[in-house]
Amino acid sequence: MSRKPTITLEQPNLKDAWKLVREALSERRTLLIVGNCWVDYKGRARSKLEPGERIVVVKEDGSVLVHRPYGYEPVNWQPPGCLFQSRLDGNTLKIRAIRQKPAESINLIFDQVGLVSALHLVDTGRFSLYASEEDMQKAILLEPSLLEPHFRPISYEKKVEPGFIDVYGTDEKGRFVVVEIKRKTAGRKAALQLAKYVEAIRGMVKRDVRGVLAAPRLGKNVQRLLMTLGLDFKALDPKKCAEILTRSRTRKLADFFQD
Amino acid sequence: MSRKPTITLEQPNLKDAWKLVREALSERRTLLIVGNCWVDYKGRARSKLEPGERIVVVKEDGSVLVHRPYGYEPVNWQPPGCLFQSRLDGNTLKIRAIRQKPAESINLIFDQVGLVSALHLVDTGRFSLYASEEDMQKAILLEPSLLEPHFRPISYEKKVEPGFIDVYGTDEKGRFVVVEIKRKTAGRKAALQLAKYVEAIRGMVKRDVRGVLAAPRLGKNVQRLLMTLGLDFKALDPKKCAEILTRSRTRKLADFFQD
DNA sequence: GAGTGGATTTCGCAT
DNA sequence: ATGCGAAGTCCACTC
Repeated sequence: MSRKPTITLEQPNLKDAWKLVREALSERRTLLIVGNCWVDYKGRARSKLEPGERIVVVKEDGSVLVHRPYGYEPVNWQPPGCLFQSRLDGNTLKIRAIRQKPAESINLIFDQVGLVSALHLVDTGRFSLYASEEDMQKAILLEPSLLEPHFRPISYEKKVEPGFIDVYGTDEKGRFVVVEIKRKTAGRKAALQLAKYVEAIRGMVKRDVRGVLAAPRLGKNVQRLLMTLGLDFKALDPKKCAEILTRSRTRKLADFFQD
Repeated sequence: MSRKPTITLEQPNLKDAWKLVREALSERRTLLIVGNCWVDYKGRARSKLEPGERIVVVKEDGSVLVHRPYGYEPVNWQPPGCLFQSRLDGNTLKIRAIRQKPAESINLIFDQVGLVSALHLVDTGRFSLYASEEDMQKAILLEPSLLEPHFRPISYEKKVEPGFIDVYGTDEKGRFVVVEIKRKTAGRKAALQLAKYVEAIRGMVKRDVRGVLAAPRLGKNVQRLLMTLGLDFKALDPKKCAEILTRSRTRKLADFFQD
């Protein structure tokens, strides 16, 4: 499945488990351990986890996760960049993960290991989260007051000279409004782009035309640029947009069973 | 290791993997899958994860974690309480986890499984996090200004009639100060306790005596009670206390290698 | 490097 | 049930 083969031991004795753990840690492999363990943490706070069967993951980047059989969150953990120690101590296998900045450490002590696996995972796949510009666009179309009171959408993805206008509509005074949406921080580029669209529309209509940059936030100098260009800014929460989409969607469970 | 035996398959074909997955899901076992997969998420937001080798954990409580070989956080997940579907679809194994409130779903699609394990973990061990009252006490002793400017500790765990005073000292005007610490929300009980200590000290000294309740926050009616009793409240951040302890501790790496 | 704000935040406590 | 604040939050981005 990978270049380096996966090595898995089922119900190993502690010594064999330790050998594999040690090897995996030194080779920076991803390590999967299922077993009975207890955990102490000292650092910003302190915690103590009494014995029980858990899943422990040590990743190649030096992060650690200790998962109980329930709950979304790890009960104990360590972020990437840890240093590791492992040793056999009497009838226990001890693993220590040390973080330096802030100074923190967790101690894992196993007295039984049900499964240990040293992996070498190849994962270059891209992850993309769509909060997204498209979703934000839909949200505004569904709920125009998101942008401003009495805003009325006329069209979206409207083609003009320099490209496509995200959302196009009118405001409470009947002026045309050109909306440029950014799902993250809006930079100078977005402001200048918007200015072009506004100019393009102004060349086509006689009514007043406003430009609104809708984004979660602005880069620091963008505020001033907007004022210079005579454009408005509307803070748009991607989370709120997503909520509106979710709410607006038909909520039947059946829908989730389609592709 | 547990009542129900662990079943583990290494490099299974998809059909065998699917059988085990299906059985584990129906029996509410904890499921561990390592394999090449891609993931789609739709709900409050949407995300797409392109193919790669990951670790997937499905817990007994219906939570799901998808972990890449790096990073502390799961790349995709689902909180407890999900409903599951699994099926073989051509040359892929599909698992769908559905959350109802908010309506969200993630689709996992495997085309290769390197390891699948159906576990039954027994974990009743208690977890305790010490932010703690003791740590907060130490923090105040190390950094008295935490409580208020010019506060000077005289003693701690001072024995008086009704019990032990957490911290005892003087304020900027030379008045005695009785400090009661709570690591969580301080309730009426804490306020009344503090009042008793203050009364006890007042019976012993001629100087003015103040009482300060130090806690992260107050229960709603406690504020008024404090005013009635003539006591002060000091909002104390457990996190800040922990930081002070961490900072004050000798920071040498070697320290972590002792027990 | 420190500080600030967001998150598919999750979680817990209070109303 | 709903809403508000904390978290060993983590993480990304700004200053």
